[in-house]
This record gives sequence, C-alpha cells and structure tokens, in this order.
Amino acid sequence: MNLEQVARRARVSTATVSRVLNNATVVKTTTRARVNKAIEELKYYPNLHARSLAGGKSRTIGVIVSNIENPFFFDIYKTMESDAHARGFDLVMANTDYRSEQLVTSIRLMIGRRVAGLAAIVSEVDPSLIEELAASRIPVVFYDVGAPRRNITNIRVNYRRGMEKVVDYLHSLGHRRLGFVGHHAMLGPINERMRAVQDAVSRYSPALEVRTAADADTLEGGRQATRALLADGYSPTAILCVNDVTAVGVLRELRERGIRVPEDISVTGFDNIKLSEFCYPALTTVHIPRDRIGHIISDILIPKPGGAPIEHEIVIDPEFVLRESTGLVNEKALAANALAHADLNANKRK
Amino acid sequence: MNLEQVARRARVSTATVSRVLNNATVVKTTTRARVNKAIEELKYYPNLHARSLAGGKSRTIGVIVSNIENPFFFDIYKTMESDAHARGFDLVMANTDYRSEQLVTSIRLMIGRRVAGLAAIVSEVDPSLIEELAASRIPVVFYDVGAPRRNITNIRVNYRRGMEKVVDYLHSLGHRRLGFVGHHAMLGPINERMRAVQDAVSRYSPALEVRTAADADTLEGGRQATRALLADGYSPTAILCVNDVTAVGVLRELRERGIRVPEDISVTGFDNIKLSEFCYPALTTVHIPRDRIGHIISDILIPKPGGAPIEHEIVIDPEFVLRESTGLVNEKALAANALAHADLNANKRK
DNA sequence: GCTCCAAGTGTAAGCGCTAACATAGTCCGG
DNA sequence: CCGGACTATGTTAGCGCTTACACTTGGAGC
Repeated sequence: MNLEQVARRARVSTATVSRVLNNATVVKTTTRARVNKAIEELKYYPNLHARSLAGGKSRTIGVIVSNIENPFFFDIYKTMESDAHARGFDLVMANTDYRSEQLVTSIRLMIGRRVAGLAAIVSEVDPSLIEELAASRIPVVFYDVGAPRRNITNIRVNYRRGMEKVVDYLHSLGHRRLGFVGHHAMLGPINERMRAVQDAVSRYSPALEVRTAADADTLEGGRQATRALLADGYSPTAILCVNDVTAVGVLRELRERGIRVPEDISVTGFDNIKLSEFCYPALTTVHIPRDRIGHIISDILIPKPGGAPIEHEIVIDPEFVLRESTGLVNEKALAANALAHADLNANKRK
Repeated sequence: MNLEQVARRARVSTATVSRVLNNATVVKTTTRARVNKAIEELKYYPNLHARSLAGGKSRTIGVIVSNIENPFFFDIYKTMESDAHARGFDLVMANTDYRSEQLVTSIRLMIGRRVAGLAAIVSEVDPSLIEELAASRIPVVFYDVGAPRRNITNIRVNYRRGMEKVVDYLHSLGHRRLGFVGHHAMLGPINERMRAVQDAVSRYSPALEVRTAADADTLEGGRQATRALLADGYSPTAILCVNDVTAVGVLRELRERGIRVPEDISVTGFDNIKLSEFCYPALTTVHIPRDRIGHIISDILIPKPGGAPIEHEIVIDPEFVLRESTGLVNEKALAANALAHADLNANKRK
C-alpha cells in the first residue's frame, strides 16, 4: 500500500497525493476529495520512514530520562507529550536507568532516528557525548548537566537553594542529627544534591551533623537506604531524601520499626510529586515545577512560528512545601523507640 | 554523514559497509576493521529511516497503553523494554489516556512506523480498528479486548475470579454494604470489572449490596470517587477499588475524614503494584503478574529463533494478596465516625 | 597450466516518499 | 484573439540504505 496505488486509484500523480497528505493549499478541492476518498478506501497510511528520509527531517522529538518510573521524570515527559501533539510532533522516549552506557546507546538511537530535537533529562552525562551532540546540530536540551552551546540549551534547578530551605527549616525545629537518603546514581546532579546538603548543613557546623546512605531510586531503595542509615546505631531526628519516591520508601521502613513520623523522626522529600500528598503522612517537600520545565523544553525544541528566542541557560528556583511529615525534634521519644526496637530485636533473637 | 562517505574513507563500496553494519559474516576481518575504523572516526550513525525503508522492516515494537502513569501499565512496558533490548529491538510507546480517538491516532502512527509488532494494552478498542489491524498483517497482541485472528493474539486476565475472591473474603469478614470505586473509562474491561463485582456480590444477594462511583484513573480520581460514594449518606463498611492507584486515593480521602482503615472501613486494591505495599495501610489486593504478561507479549511479538508457537488466546488467573487494609466489619465504629463527621460538617457550616 | 569454486567485494535497482522543476489549463487585459 | 500570469498537476531526481546479482581473485584438483 503506497502513494502510487493511491495515486492510481484517485487518477492523479503521486505528487498530488503527497500534496494532499501534507495539506498544501494548492490542490483543487475536488481533486483533494478524490484523493482523500482513495486514501480512505485503501486504508492507506504513509510510511513515516520514507517520509522523513525524503524530507530530510522528522517530526519526532526524542526524550531520554534516567528513570521514567519516577513521577518526576514522567511528569516532564507528559507535559512535553501534550505540547508536542498539539504541534503535530511525536515523542520517542528512552530510559537509561542511570546507566551511562545505556545513555550512549539511546543518544545514538535518537541520532539514527534523526529526531527533530532531543531532551536529555539525565544525570550521567559524559563530556564527549555533549561534544558529539554539539556536532550533530540537533537542538538539544539538557536538564541539570552539560554546557550551553549553539544548539544546546541547559535547564537547571537550584537544588542548593532548595536543600538550604529544608535544612534551615529542620534546624529551626531543633533537629541536630540528620540523615540523607540518596540514590546510587551519585554522579552529576545527585552528587551535586549530596554536596548541597552537606554545604547547607556545614553552615551550622559543628552543631548540625548529617550522615548519608544511598540505594536505588525506587520505593524499595528508600527503604533499604533507611536500613543502612540506621544500622550502625546512628539515630537521626530527621531524614532528608533526595526525592519523594525515596521518601515514601523511608516512611515505610520507619513505620515498620514502629518509629512515628513526625513525632519521632521528621522526613522530607524533594520534587513534590503527586504521591507526596497522598502518602501517609503527607510529605514536607520542595516543589520543582515539572510542568513549567516541560513547557520550556517543548518551546525550545519545537519553536513556535512567532516564538521568542530562548536563553541558552535557564535556572529555576524551587519552593519549600510544608506538610505533615516534619515536626519539632523529640529526643525522648526517639530514645524510647530505639530502646523498644533494640528489645524487639533481642526478642527476635531468642 | 552517510554510508557513501564511510565507504570512501574505508576504500570499499557502500555494500561492504552495509555488510559490516549488519554484521554479515562474509566480510574479511581486515576489511571489517578498516570499515569500523572509518565509522568510528566519522562518528557515523546509520539513518534508521533509510534502513527500515530499504529493508522493508523495522526493529521497533509499538506499545500502546491506556495510562502509562499507572504502574500497572508501566510495569508491563518495562518488562517488554528489557526483553526487546535483549533481542536488539526498540520500543515506541504511545499513551491514549483512555481516549479512543487517541488510540486510533496512535495505531495509525504505529502502522506508519511499520512497527515489527504492536502491543495494545488498552480498554477502548473499536471492532473496526481490530479489522484494520488484522488487515495490516502486523503481529498484534491485545490485552483484555479484541478477538484472536491470524496475526492477533489475546491475553486476558480473569478479573471475574479475582473480584470474587475479594468479595468472598470481605463477606467472610462480615461486610454487607460495599462500595466499588472505578474509573471513568467504563468501557470494555472496566465495565467488565464492574460487572464482575456486581455478579460476585449478587451471589450473596440480597444480604450483600454494592454501590459504585467512578472518577479518573489517578490518585486524585480515587479520592474524588470516594467523596461521591459517601456523599449521599451511603456508609459502606468496605470499599473495593478497580486498581491500587485508585485505592491509595481512597485511603487518603478516608484519612482526611478521620475514618480509620481497616478498623472502620476496609479497602481493597487490584493489580498489586509496588505502591500497594508501601502505602499506609498496605493494601489487600489482587496480584496480576505484569512481568509474566510482559514476557508473553515479547515472546509473541519478537519470536525467538527456536521458540515454540504461541496460543492465540491466553488467560491468566489472578491471586489474592492479603495485607493490612482489610479487617472484620465494625459497624459501631463506623456509626460513631459518621456521627463525628456529621458534627464536623455541622461545625464547619457554623 | 588450466578449470572450477568459494570467498570477498562491487554494482545498481529499488524501498516510498518529497520537492524542485516542467508542463498544461484558465482567465484576463490589451 | 493572443501573450502573459496564474493555478493545478505531472515528472523525476534524489534521500540513505539493503540486497540480488555480477564480478574478481587465489587456490585446490587434475
């Protein structure tokens, strides 16, 4: 089923069919109708490969994310998707699972697909890759990593500021021993986040201390990291998490141990995904405007006809969101709990 | 940057480069090395469009889902993705948001991409679409809808049986007034699920009754549906949900109203997504083996060399999972709560 | 030394489409 | 009644690749 067959049936040339398909206005209404009828009857769908090969361009935007399972990435994707559809583009998504070799594969795949634009919402970026992309001349948006170039725009979030807000707030509640739960991808921005926490803490040093544990960027990962954090007898009065998903995992582990949140330990998330509002207790977190980020990326990669030129580096300031998972420090309760927990373990061993 | 340039640089013909790319074995080792070097140096990535146009086939599998945001769909996608990658295929995902016109668009897009196979994990399928797909000769797998054909395989889950297990269990705990929270996409399988609930309930009729409310397939949707369900004074002692995501929304609304789960009201989910284990209280639910479903789909769409032929209709039996969100009926507490809630509302009005 | 064959490589015809250019109608003013 | 300016449609050369087929070698077999 191809152009030629449609053309034959509609008694026109392939060029005319092509014109109808791309709704060029020059086609006479009656001809157009005839062609559309033929298309309909033959259930013809143009071969997109031939199209983008011949046209030298595609109407596809590539999106590469570290972990699409995390609603943070997903929300950005979703916003981009609706923007793209509205402008007649399609999205192709690739997931790296924080593995840099997967990122390389994905980027090559996207280049192979000759995407019209590429969004890389990932943390594990190699400088040579950026070089390669710069050479490819494909419009690219990096989130949080990379350096601006002619065809490369950077969007970053001021995590430092966000983490400071969290640390300041916890400090003001009297917390002095903190835990930070990260995830394994400690490259780039996450490492940056870890450093952000440490720096934020060090402003109160030595009165304020923090210890870190990391696991996967999943619910289960947050839980495991909590176990690691509490394993060696460290008893933080508040646990900061690299994001909300992890934080929900933390909540689960604390509940399991009979530690109440926020009465015994305070917990904070990051990102302000929908779930942070629906979990129990609802998470105190930091809002990252994912829809705004998505729109910005769309505007860069699919420039609107009359659109204004876009900056090559965009910085977004996050906002503190107070909910139920944080409260005044409660050393006594914590001590009691630790004791109870020790007893429990002792009993188990018997 | 194309085959010809690489060929020139490696001092071979384009055919040889192509052979190297597709690792045909006939190429001499030294030639192969020369070509690979040229590819490397020129940072050449084959144009996938040209490839699938010339080859008449693509190594891409299309996946269409109703709501990728719901981990149920996502888990299937993820399993398929890793299977596909392992076999050198790529996935292209499309989301319908339960809108049937979006499904039509997506299917046409996939046909246009000449995907090697198509998985439609959606509920809103029109018979004429199935006809169209049958004609396209693309291997297709439908989940829960459609009818088997030469190139179409069906996978279904025995929801009926799953719902019966839930209803039986709740009945055995003494529950007699049930609520069912569904979602808006009341077509096909969801309607099927609703009927499944009603049928399961009617076996105990008239002792057992159920009322239904529906909203979006999201956390927020579950919450809204709960409001609707409880709005007219109906006071179920247990709420069954169409899936776990919705159930977490229900939990949230009940908590807000000061209704304890499971002491005052029992809640059940469906699917057994990871979150059902991490929310509070952990959900009693029904396990749908999403990884198994994903593998089955992969095996159908990307047949392994020595693979056994696949049935054209596959039925999966779900399994009941008991957790913390269900308990013995407690009419007294419920009455007290209803009263308290009425008071609260009365107070608000003042 | 010659034939024959296999292994390795080159040649060129498409795959289905777009777009630049060519051509055929159509209408109007002079 | 004819030239020119449109408008509508046709012709055709690629886009970058795969693949059937043609061609060149260098031995092995005799």
